[in-house]
Amino acid sequence: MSYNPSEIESKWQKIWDEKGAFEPLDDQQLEKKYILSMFPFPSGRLHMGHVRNYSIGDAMARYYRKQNYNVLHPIGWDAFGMPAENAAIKHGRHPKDWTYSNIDYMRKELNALGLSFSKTREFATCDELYTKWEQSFIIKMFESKLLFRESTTVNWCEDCHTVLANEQVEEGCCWRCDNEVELKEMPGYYLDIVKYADELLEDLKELEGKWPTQVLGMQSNWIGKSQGLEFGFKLSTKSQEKLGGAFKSFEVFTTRPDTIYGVTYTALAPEHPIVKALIKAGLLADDVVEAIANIANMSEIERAKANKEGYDLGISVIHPLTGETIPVWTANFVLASYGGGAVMSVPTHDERDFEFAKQYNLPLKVVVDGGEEGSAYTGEGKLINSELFDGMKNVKAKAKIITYFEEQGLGKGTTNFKLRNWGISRQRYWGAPIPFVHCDACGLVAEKVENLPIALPEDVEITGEGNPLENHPTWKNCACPSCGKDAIRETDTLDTFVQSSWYQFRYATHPSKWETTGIDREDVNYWLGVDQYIGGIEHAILHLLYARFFTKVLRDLGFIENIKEPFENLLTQGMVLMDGSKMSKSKGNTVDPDGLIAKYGADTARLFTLFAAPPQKELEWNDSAVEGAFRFIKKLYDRKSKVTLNSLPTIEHSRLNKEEKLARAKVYEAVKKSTDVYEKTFAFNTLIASCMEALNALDKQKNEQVWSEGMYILLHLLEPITPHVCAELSEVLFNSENLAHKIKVLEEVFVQDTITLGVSVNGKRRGEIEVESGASKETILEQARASVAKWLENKSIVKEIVVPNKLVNLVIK
RNA sequence: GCGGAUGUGGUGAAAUUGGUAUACACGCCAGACUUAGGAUCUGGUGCUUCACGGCGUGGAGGUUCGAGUCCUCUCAUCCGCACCA
Repeated sequence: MSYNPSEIESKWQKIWDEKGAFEPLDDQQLEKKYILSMFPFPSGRLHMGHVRNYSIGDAMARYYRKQNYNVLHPIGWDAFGMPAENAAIKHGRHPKDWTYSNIDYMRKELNALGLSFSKTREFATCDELYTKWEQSFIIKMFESKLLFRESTTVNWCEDCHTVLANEQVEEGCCWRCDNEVELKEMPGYYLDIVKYADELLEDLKELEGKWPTQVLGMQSNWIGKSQGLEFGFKLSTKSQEKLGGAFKSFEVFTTRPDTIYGVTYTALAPEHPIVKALIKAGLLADDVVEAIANIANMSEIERAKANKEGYDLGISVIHPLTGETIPVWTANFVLASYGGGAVMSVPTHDERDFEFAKQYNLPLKVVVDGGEEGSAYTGEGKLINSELFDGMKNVKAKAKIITYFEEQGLGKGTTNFKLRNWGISRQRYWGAPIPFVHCDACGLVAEKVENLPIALPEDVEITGEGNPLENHPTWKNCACPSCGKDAIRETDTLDTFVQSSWYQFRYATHPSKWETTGIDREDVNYWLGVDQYIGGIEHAILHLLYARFFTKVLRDLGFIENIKEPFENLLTQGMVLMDGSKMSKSKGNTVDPDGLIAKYGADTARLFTLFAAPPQKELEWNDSAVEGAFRFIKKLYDRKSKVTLNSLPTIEHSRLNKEEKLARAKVYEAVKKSTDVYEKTFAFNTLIASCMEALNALDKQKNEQVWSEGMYILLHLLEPITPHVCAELSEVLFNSENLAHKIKVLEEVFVQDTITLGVSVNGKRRGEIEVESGASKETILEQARASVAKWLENKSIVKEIVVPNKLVNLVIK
């Protein structure tokens, strides 16, 4: 009978379903593995990226299950988010209905791929039960002051009609819709991730060698720790008077305290309170006010692209060490949100300051030897024009000057981070409501835990205009949890990245406890950390940073213990490409997994994805290579006729002929390779190649024992990759016995009677010899010399090198 | 500018970690079986040369008996961040 994937695959999927074959066991004494692929957004259909992600994870899960590990391999749905609302706007479908029906469809698709997920632990993040516990964490964070509400300048996407976190802005545009982000002042909720910046940075060290260096680098870059000096510039008496006594000084931050004597001006961000005060008091010329307003209205990219621009504010400060009077400017390149929104400017030793100073003819003063007035010298050197620090190496002077400022009470050494607090408010409907209430009498009040979940109202109109929760006629009216008077419910919902920040703990919590607890400490202690996490590089910062942060917060709040990092090992899989570019609907270069499975079956889809490239690399789609994968499975299936023994035979290796020995060697090479691949390199492509070689070698001999052994082992090795066909053949041929235990490597099969050695002369390959496996060095050399006699004529041999089992190299002169 | 990678046949990619470069697969060529094949099987396939040979892992050096692998410099491509003081 010829290979019929659809029949075999549906048969086994049904068997696995009925047996609950992939449920983790409750016995926490067992050795465990937690294999996790990033959960999908239920967009409606799987794409090839999912197929790749889940094929990798599934191979690992199946591998460890076969090694008798207790394996947790769950799946769920990252189910809140904009697309559900967009579908509502476009097609008039309710987001909830749209989401859950997509989940139903995609669940079937996952099943058709034969993925070995636990079914009892599946959930969607929009399940009210999930929202309930998430809201309880949020309230706890509020009580612990890790969550707060404030009004500040935020990234606003007009298209999505919502605020975005810094991590969600890519080159000034919205990560989801690519619309240019505007800056806008508005209130919102924030998580104090900056408080954890140092720990998030520090713990990256523990992930070295376990996470891709690229991801570690990106995270550490994003956190952006820098150390320096923070100090105040006192405003001149005249300037203080000008400002009506409202300001005495302003703080600046510098990483170059060594250049402190080179300060010739200072610059404030256009949003700085002093600038605002000057404008309010009418102390700036109309055209300057207008220009400042223009800058403030610019988006991030516009500002980044714009030329340097600034205005003298007509006020001055006193240099803390020299007592000199220094002008204060406002400049478009000073960021409001970093280092207090003010800088000291040393044009001779900072590129930006130099450019600006040149443009506006501001004074220059060289303070590091090696510098000159014609450019900004940022290299090392001895300090000059720096009073008591003259002659000191600038690198050393940094610390000295900080100490001096501290002694004099002028300033202090500080650490600054690029990382900003995580804005978690979204002005949208399809998300978890933020469980707070605004009360005229009590202010901002957290909802009572017993009232959770605060669920979304179902009767909403989703038009794309405004916030549907705010527009809902009654939902936001409620009683204040504190005083009982009429109050208003918060209408912002949580960023969906909040849901994906703790799902790894939810899966680990036994489903029987889901009603009564959000995260079970004991279960989490057993299952976490995730032994292998697999997902796309696009989450290098976003999700992976948030989830790391959440883990630390949940630990500090006592929800989990002993866990520093959620994801022990991380594999970031490459994109699936077609004709060199990312598959996308708009380009029309997609491959539909359903169609692929219908044509070739899930096993071929899985085999191809793992064979075409190592998982970390991009995968270029190739239809005829898919055919090749299909051919291999057909061939494997066809060779079942060669198997005559239904268990692993004991073979007397020495009695075999050359081809038979070679076939066995290839088979056991694949066994060796398999451990390496599954546990270390994940280079499934090489394991599959090794299995192909083994099958090719088996084909070159006729020994029934060797065939039976070979198939027994190959089916075992390939089961995690092509589970259906392997399960089928294993059942028919070996009563599935070959899938039930680990295969031992028989070293004896690698011992050969004769060995082929390459012969090189001066490192160039000139010949080849075949010697008895136990041949002496002399014998080998004798043969080697004879084999390349031609090259040795009229030459003398200077050195002879014999590398056992590899080659001979003769060095001649 | 900063950070991280990657450069090997026509293509996707291997190389036991310093030891016979191009395994495995796709494609291509030839042949077999066929009424036919876009099915299947067999063989061939780095470049160059009539040949002996020569040349070959982005490029240039170096270490070594021996380098895709180690070192120095350099070029190209890709990704992330980017006026963070």
